[in-house]
Amino acid sequence: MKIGELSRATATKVTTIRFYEEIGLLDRPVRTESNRRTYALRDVDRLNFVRNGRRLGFSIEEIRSLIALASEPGRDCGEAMAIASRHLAAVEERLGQLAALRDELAAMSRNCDRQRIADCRVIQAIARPAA
Amino acid sequence: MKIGELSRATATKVTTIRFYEEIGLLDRPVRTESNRRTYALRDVDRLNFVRNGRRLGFSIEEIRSLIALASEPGRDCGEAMAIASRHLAAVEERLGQLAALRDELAAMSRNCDRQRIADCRVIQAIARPAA
DNA sequence: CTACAATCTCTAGTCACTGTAGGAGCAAGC
DNA sequence: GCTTGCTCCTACAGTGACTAGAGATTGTAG
Repeated sequence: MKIGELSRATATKVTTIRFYEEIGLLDRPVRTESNRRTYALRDVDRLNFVRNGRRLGFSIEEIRSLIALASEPGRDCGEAMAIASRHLAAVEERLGQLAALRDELAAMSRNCDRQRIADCRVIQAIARPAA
Repeated sequence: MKIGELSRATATKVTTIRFYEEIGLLDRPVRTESNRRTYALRDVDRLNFVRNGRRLGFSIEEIRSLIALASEPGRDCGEAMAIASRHLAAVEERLGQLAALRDELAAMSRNCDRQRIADCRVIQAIARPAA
């Protein structure tokens, strides 16, 4: 399997695959005589793991840790749970912030029905020292 | 007013102020004989505008546009409204994505009560090809 | 006079990629 | 055999919005 096929199989750009290899998220693959990378099924699995982790918002470092944990099947999974829980808490906090932001932006837009910049509620809302 | 005072007055780090000047969000200030930046009240207002815009999630480029618009009081404020509306839509989309993410993460954590990595629902959920 | 704080410039680092330049390899059609 | 066009290679620069550090100078309090 060449890099282009792996790219299609995992919906991941070729440059991103090379990047993941560079930072050690993917193993360095076997090369052909002409220096092309060749991949096997386990590389597809690994890359899907990485992509899924990223899609779920885990950082590269968190994914690195999760990969290390996943490679020790006998171990207690408390550490994996801890990573997931911390991330969930962060996502929930971000959700709260974003909801507050949305309300503020919505109020700004709602209040503005003026024609001129001088009276524009949007501009005025941003110009206020703090909120 | 020196840069440290402006920093305290707007809760903005000194390095960030210099950065905003560098990219043209703040005017280049008058310098003292010994090359120190000196600021006036209008610089405080401008920086508060920038910080408030950033707090509301507008990009630097959007803030640049809003500043340009704000400087033409006679103009129609439709363009400012358009920037705010687009941003509100983006925030709402992000909110939706983040809520879906939270649900997925919460389900992962909820399902995992196993002891060993080999049975860990969190790891398994990330290892699934797609969601 | 001596510390120490504040300021200056310049450069590099962060995160997770993305894009570009400039070249080499390889299969298919003519 | 030759050309066309695709894939692949390496290496490096760019993104956004800062943040942090080195190393020098200036201002101020005791």
